[in-house]
Amino acid sequence: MVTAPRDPFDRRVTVRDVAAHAGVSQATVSQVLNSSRPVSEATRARVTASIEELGFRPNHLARALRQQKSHTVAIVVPNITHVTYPMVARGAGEILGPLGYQVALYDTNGLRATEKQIVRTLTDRMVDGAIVFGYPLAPGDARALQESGVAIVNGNPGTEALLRWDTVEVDEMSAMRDLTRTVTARYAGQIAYIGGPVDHNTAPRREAGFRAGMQDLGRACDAGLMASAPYTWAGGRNALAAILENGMRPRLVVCANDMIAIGAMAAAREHGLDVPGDVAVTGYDNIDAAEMAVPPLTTIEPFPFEQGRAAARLLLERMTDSYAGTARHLTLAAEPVDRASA
Amino acid sequence: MVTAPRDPFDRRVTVRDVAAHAGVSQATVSQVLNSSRPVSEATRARVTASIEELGFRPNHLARALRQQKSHTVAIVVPNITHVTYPMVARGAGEILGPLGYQVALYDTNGLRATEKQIVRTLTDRMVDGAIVFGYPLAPGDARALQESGVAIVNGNPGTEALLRWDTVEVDEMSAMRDLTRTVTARYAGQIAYIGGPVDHNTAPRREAGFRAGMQDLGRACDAGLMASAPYTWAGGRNALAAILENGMRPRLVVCANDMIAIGAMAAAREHGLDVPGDVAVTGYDNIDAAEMAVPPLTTIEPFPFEQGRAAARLLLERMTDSYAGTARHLTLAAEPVDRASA
DNA sequence: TTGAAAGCGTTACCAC
DNA sequence: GTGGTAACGCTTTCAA
Repeated sequence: MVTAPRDPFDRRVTVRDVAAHAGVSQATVSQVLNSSRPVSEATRARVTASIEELGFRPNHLARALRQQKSHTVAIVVPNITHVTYPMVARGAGEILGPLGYQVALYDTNGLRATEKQIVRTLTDRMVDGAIVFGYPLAPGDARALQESGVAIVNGNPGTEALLRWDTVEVDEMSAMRDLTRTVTARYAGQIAYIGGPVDHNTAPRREAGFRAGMQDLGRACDAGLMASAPYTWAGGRNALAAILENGMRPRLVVCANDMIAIGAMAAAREHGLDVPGDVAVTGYDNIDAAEMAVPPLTTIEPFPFEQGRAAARLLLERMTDSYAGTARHLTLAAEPVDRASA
Repeated sequence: MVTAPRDPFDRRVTVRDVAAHAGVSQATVSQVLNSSRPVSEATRARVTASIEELGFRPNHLARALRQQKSHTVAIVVPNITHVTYPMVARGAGEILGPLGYQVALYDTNGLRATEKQIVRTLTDRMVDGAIVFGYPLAPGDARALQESGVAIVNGNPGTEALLRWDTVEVDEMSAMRDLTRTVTARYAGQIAYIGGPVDHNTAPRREAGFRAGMQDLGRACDAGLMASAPYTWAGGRNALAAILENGMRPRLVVCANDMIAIGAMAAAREHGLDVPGDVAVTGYDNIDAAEMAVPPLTTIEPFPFEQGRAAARLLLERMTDSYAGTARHLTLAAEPVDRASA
C-alpha cells in the first residue's frame, strides 16, 4: 500500500467523512469520540475502525468554537525569566497538560497597562482559566475575567487583603520566623536584617517573619541594623557594606532573598570577614546559586513546583465546575534549608 | 468567588448585532475590523461607533475556525526551568505578542515519546508555527508539522547535519575558541578542560572550540587534563577534584558551562588553591550565578533573548508566507565576558 | 462600495 | 441506540 503524501490541498478528514465511511451519523461519531452517550459495542467498533483507517483527527478549532472553550489555560507572570516562574509554570503544566489543556504564557513585564491588555486578550480568546502569579490581580480585572467565564487563581498575590477569588500563597512569614528563630539562637551578637524594596509585595511579610522570630527569642531588633535593598546581588552587597562601614558588626545577617544574601557575603569578604566565622548569612528562595555559593547558603525553600501544581488543581475545579463556591485561599508551607552559611 | 456560568440570556455581542445596529451587513463589519477591502468613510464611522457603543469584541475562536489559523505559536523546549529557555521564550514573545500571536509553552521533558505527542497536539490544534528549541527536531516530526501547515524553526538543534528546515544556532565553537585563545595566552602552565556529557548535543562543539583555540596558540591538549562531567556544580567539583587528586596542577581550567566552572572553583578552594591566583577558571552561559561567584566568573554570553527574537522573526516570515524558499540557517555569535576568575 | 449567503468542523438538541 | 440538523461567530466568495 502506498501512503499518498498529503497534498496541502487535500481537505482534512472530517467527522462527516468518518460517518460516511462507517455508515453512521455524525452524531454517533462525535459520541464515540467523547463518550457523551451510550453506543453499542458493534457500532463503536465500526467507527473506531473508520477513524483509524482514515487517519481522522478531530479539529480542535471547530470543537472550541462549538463548546465556547479553548481548552487553554493562561499563565500570567511579571517576568518569566525570574527563576521561580518557570517552575510554577512547569508545575501547573504537569497537571494541566495531560488533561488536554494548552498552557499559554503571558508576561506582564510588571506593567499595569500590559496587565489590562492581557485581560482583554484572555477574554477575547476565551481561555478557560488563568493562573495569575506573582502580583495581586486588580479587582476590576478579576471581575472582568470572571464575568467572561474565565476561571482564575491568583498565586502569591502578596497582599493582606482578603481577595474575592481563589489564591495560593506561601506562608513566607512563618518560614522566615522559623528560620530566624533557629539561626538566631546560634549567635550571641547583634542581628541585622536586609529586607527587599519597601514597595515590593513580598517584602513586608518576610520582614514581619524576621521580627516575629526575634521577638520569640526575646531579642531586640536594632533599627540601625535594619536595611532594605533591591532584590539583587548588588543590593545586598551595598547594604551590608554600608552597615559595616558604619562601624556596626552584626554576627548574623538575615536577608530577604538569596541574591541579597550572596551579595552580602561578598561584602563581608571584601571587609575581611569570614562567613560564617565572623558573620553568618541567610537567604530566601533556594535558587541554584545558593547551593553553589561559598559557603553554601542557608535559606528557605518555597517549593515553586508545588505552588504551580496547587494553583492548577484549584483552577481545574473551577473550570470543571466541580467547585463553584466562595473564594478559597490555600496557604503552602516553605521550609528552612540549613547549610553552612549560618 | 462565584464563577458566573455564562448567562445564556446576555449572549455575547456578535458581528450580526453590530451589523444590525449600524444598518449594514456582516460583511461590512468584518471589513472594518480587518481592513480587508475598501469601505466608505461614512459607513466605517457608523460601524466603528456601533462597535464602540455595543462593546463588541470579536470572537477569536470563530475567527480561528474560519481562517483555519489559531494565531498561536508553540515554544517547545526540553525543560523550561533551565535558565536559557525562559529567556528564549521571552525574546520570542516580545516579537510575537504585539502581532497578536499567543505563545504556548510545551515541555518535552527530554522524552522522545513526549516530543511525538506534542507534535500531534500542535497539528491537531493547528498552531501557526512552532519554535523548537534545544534539541534537534526529528525529521519525521518536522515533515509532519510542515505537511500540516505548521511553520517551524529549530533553535540550537546542536547537530552537524544540514537540516531541511529553518534553524537558529549559536556559534559555540567560535566563541569557545575565542575565549580559549584569549585566556590561555595569559597562563604559561598546563591547561585543563572539563567538558559536558559526551552525548549532550552542545558538548562536542564546545570541546572543538577549546581544541581549536589551543591549536591556534600551538599549545598541546594533555589527555590527562581533558575531563567530562554532567552540566552541574557537583559534576565540575568532582571532575576538578579528581584531576587535582591525581597530582596534576593545571594553571587554567576551561569549563563547558558555568555550573561546572563554579563547582570547579569550589574544588580548587577545597584543595587550598586560590582562584585565579593558583588556578584560573572559565565557564559558558553567563548565568546569574556567574556574576555572583567569588571571584566573578569569566564566561561566554550567548544572548538567549536574541536567539528567541531571531527564531521568531524567521518563523514570522514563514507564517506570513513572506518567505517560502528553502531552509535557512542563521548563526548568531556568542561573546566572551572577561571577569576576575581567569 | 455593499449585501446575501455559504461555509469552517464540531457538538448538542430533538426526534424516532 | 441512533439519526437529522441547527447552531457556534466569524470570513469570504459571488453578485449587485
